[in-house]
Amino acid sequence: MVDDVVRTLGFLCMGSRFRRIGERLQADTQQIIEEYGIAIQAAQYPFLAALDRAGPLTIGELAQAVGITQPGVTRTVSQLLELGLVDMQAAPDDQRRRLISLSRKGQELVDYSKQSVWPRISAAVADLCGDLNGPILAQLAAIEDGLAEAALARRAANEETT
Amino acid sequence: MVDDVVRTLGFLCMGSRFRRIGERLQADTQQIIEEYGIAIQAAQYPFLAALDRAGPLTIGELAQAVGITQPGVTRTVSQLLELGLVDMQAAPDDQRRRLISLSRKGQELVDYSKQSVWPRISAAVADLCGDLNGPILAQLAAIEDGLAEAALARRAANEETT
DNA sequence: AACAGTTATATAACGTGTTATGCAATTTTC
DNA sequence: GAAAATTGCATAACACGTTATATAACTGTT
Repeated sequence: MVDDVVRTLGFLCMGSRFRRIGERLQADTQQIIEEYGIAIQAAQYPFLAALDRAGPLTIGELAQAVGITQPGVTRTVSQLLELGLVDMQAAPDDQRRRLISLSRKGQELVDYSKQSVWPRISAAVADLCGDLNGPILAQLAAIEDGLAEAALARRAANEETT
Repeated sequence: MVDDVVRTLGFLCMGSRFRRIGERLQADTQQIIEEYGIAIQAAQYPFLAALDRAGPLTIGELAQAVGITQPGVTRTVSQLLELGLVDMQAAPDDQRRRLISLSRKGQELVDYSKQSVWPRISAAVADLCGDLNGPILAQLAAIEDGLAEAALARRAANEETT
């Protein structure tokens, strides 16, 4: 039995490690979603949630809200358009901007999800993570803030410069 | 300024969140690798490290070692073959198995990396994560173990069954 | 020894993120 | 007010993981 090298290497493979945990979580979440008979991808939910919380948003604002890059948003939004869950129209004052809003169908899905799937998912993930000793959410936030503040390449340069 | 919905939603979007942190870490790691003039992808390093630690491994053993699925391993191995960093040969006793080993060039790269890039990356990631309050590595391990033990869909069923 | 079942790898198609780049709409500059 | 710069979105190509399925090699049963 070969042991888990990524785990053994500790900080060296954190990228791969976070990524694979994320992928497993998304896959598992997808399974729960399907139990409810909802035809949607796990990755699309944050978009609907963002629109529900913040009202109509442009592509760029959505990118900020869900924390991915603009091309990723453009693609997912076009999928949601295809599914009829959102509407898109050019902003009246600036023809470049596209305002994305929940369609009636999208709003219904969100309302239903809020009281069924979402609590279920949250509870399952909390069961997985929350019962741990530490405040994992706070740590993730700290890591995200840290990354935003100074890229890795600019870290541990302390040893060299100071 | 729109706020970060994924963060606001807490446990609901953990999958997306882990994934995006992983992607950023990998991208940043890639940058460090390139500073050293090494022509390799961040995701390929765990493979080389595994082969260095555990000697020649089959595709299946590599999959266990780096914690991804077999098709992913097959692809990355074929890239490493292309780069001349590993060698592949059928196992003498079982023609189905492919034994992957570090080539001379691959071993040289590993030896060089061990004393240059890898410590640098570890230090940078430790600087990012390690100075936090909690033992993040232990938490990740706990999450991974938890996922392996019971899929999300089987969690929080406590409320329903007990 | 042949057939059926199992195992190891390969291949194909897809999901979800990324950069890089193009184009149209707006804003700035002279 | 026209040229240049900037901004916002779209598109293309890629990275790296997944599942589903095919194929070849081995094992076990009769």
